[in-house]
Parts: sequence; C-alpha cells; structure tokens
Amino acid sequence: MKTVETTPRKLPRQARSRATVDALLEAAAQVLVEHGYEKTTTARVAERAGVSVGSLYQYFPSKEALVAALIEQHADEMVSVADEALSPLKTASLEEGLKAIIRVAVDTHRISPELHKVLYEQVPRVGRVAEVMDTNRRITELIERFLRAHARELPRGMKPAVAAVVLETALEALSHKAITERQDLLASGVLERELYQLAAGYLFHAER
Amino acid sequence: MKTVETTPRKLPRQARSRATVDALLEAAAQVLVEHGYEKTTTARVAERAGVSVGSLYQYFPSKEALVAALIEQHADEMVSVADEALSPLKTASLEEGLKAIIRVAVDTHRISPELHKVLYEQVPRVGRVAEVMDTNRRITELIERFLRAHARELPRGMKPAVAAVVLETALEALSHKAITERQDLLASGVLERELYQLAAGYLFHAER
DNA sequence: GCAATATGCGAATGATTCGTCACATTCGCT
DNA sequence: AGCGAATGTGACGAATCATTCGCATATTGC
Repeated sequence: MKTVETTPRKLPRQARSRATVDALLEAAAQVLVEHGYEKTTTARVAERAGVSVGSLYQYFPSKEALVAALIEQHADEMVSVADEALSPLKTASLEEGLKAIIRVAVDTHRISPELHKVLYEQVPRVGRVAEVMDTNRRITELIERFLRAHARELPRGMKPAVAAVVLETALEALSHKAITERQDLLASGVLERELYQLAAGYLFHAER
Repeated sequence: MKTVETTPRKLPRQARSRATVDALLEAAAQVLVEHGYEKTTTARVAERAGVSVGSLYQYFPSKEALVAALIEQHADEMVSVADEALSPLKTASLEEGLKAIIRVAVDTHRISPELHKVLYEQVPRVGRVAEVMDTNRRITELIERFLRAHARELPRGMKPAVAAVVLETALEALSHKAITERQDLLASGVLERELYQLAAGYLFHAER
C-alpha cells in the first residue's frame, strides 16, 4: 500500500514565504470551488496564487497535501465554533442546550458553504476521512456529555451514547442539505424550527 | 461547454454482446469497490470483464458513461424497492406507514452496501451523474404523497413538502451511517427503533 | 558588504490514462 | 457452405498532469 505524503515539506520561516503559503491555500480554495477537485491542477492553483508550481511543491509535497491542509483548516474552524458554543452548556437547561446544539449545527455549516461543499464531497478521495470523521466524533461527544448531564430528564431506556449519534447525524445531514441545496429553508429560520421539532420530539416525547 | 456523452453508443442485439455489457457492468462494480473511482481505469475494467478496451468503448462512450450506467442500475433498484413498499400505503394508517417508510430507508441501503458507499461517496457529482443520483428526490416525493394522504392527522402548520425532506434526509443519513460505520446498530434492530422514535416524535408530538 | 541561507522559478520529465482505428473473429441467416 | 452484419481485439496516438531539478533572486546574519 503506497501512502501519499501529506505533511508539509518545509515550514515557512520568513514572512515572504508565509504569504506564499497563504496565497496558495486561498487560491486552492478558490480553484476548488470554481472547478471542482478533478479540474483543480497544481499549475492552476499556483497561477492563481501568483506563484510558480515549484514554490507550491516547496511547501506541499503533493496535490493531496494541499487539499488536506485546506481540510484541516476548515475542520479546525468548525470544531472551535462548536467548542465555544457548547462548552458552557453544563449549566444550561435541557431545552436551552438543545437549542444551542441546533444553532451550532447550522452555524458550523455557514462558515464557507461553497468550500465546505467541495471539501465534503472530495474528502473520501483525499483519504483524509479520518480528520473529518473526527470532527463529527468530537461534536458527538460534546452532545453526549450534555445529554448525560441531563440523564434523569431523558426518557427511560434512552442511551446517551446512541442518542448523541442520532442527533448529531440527523442535524448535520439536514444542515448540510439546507446549505448545499435548499437555501430556501435557511432564510426564514424554517430550518432551525424543523430541527428543533425533530430533536425535541425525539428527546422529550419518545415512548420507550 | 463541452458535455461528456453518457448514453450508450450502441445497443446490444445479440446475446453475446448483452453478456459483454453485463460483464462490463459487473466488472466495473467490482473494480470500483476495490480501487475507488480515481483508480478505476477503463483498461482495468475491461480486463476484469475478460474483454478488450475497444469493446468497452463499443457500448460506453466514456468512463463516465460506464459509471453512470451503474448508478442508474443501482438507483433504479433502490427506487423500485421503495416503490413496491410504499405504493400500497395510501390505505395504511399513519403509524404503519411510518414503520414501512423506515423499513424502506434501511432496506434500500442493504442492497449492495459497498457499491452504494463507493457510488455515493467517491463518484464525483458532476454532469449527468448528478441527475441520475436523484433517487433521494424521488423517494422524498413518495413520502410527501403519503404524508398528504394523512394531512389531517399531522400537526397544524406542518407542511408535507418540508416534512418529507426532513424525514427523508434524516432517515437516509442515519441508515447510511449505520451501514457504513456503525453496523453494531444494525444487528439488534436498534436502528429501526431509534428511527421510529425520531420520526414519530417529529410527526406526532410536535408543538407548533 | 558579503557569505550563507531561504525562497522562487518554470521548462523538462515521466507516468498515466482516455479513447481510436484497422483488422480479426463470430453470429445469424439463407 | 457462404455472406454481410455484429462484435471483439489491442497496439498506439494524443493529451493531461503531478512532480522534479538546476539555476536565479531575495533575505538574513554577521
């Protein structure tokens, strides 16, 4: 099994090169959004960044590494948004916490919708599934911890570990769909309302 | 805009050529599952099918066309499974219908899990390929029709069109996740129970 | 100011893959 | 058997791309 190197070849030391790296990442994001993964060539990215191909390979050992870096950046952003909003949640009521969770699900998808879409669709092919799944796993854990804190308010027999997966998966899928192909649901807050009905019905009114 | 041709170049007339086409499709599925989309080359598929590349191009004008045909096959299978299970549903009660819908969501994912995963995750969503993959939309319509038939039993203010999207998306996402990374939820019928709690809570106990 | 180092360049390379075509084989039919 | 149509073959052309490498230019440390 031949593994593709995805770690930076060399770290930028001077301000000049840091600018180059930033330009490359920004250019990669743009080209990716405009042309999709297949038609994103290293040459095109370099050109857009106003830099030569050689310079690209100075900092990214492969095309995949470039995309991987982008994915990592984006994933970190999502997790930090989630972290900030969900960590002070131990004190919140079940209902308020749930609303916060829903807000987070939607907000994390608002970060860079088009880029998010491309990255999400291309991730499996870049082999960095791990990072993204990790994002989901970490968010699922935050939800699970919150549910555990309210264990006695949950329906009998509901397992926080399972419920967290159900909630995270459903909320993420619906947010993703709304952002990528049903923006109409986004405008008027319809999405949030529906998500709340879905999650609340599941958590509060289940017959077990 | 250069569009890629995806319709068969020629229709098989003799039994021999029908066998060739079948072998090609079967081989394509295998190679796709084994190597992923990028590393699926027409040469490799032809070889696996015990056929020459030329023959492949006799019936499929491009690599995309080959994959498109596979997708169409698979999508049709899924829709027909759904159709069969959901069409006699006008007579069913809301509750029974819902259970049927859930069974369908899970069953359609059991058809060819690995192939499904590859087609869904790795095949670039471009050109005609995207259109063919609108299985989801078709299933959403079936659900919507069912909901409309029970309109008076639904919470006030719930719009069948929106509710159908919510249900389809959530059920599909959870089934997909269970099949691809949480098979443990599949064995004991846990998945179906959770899906029912989720959907029933949404449909029956919503406060609007 | 001057070496040492970091950064940047881009034509050339090499590997891969799609898709074609001229020719060979098999089939259906009389 | 024999003929035209259908089907199959695989070497080969052409194009695309990721990646490299020798050399040029800029920056830093002294």
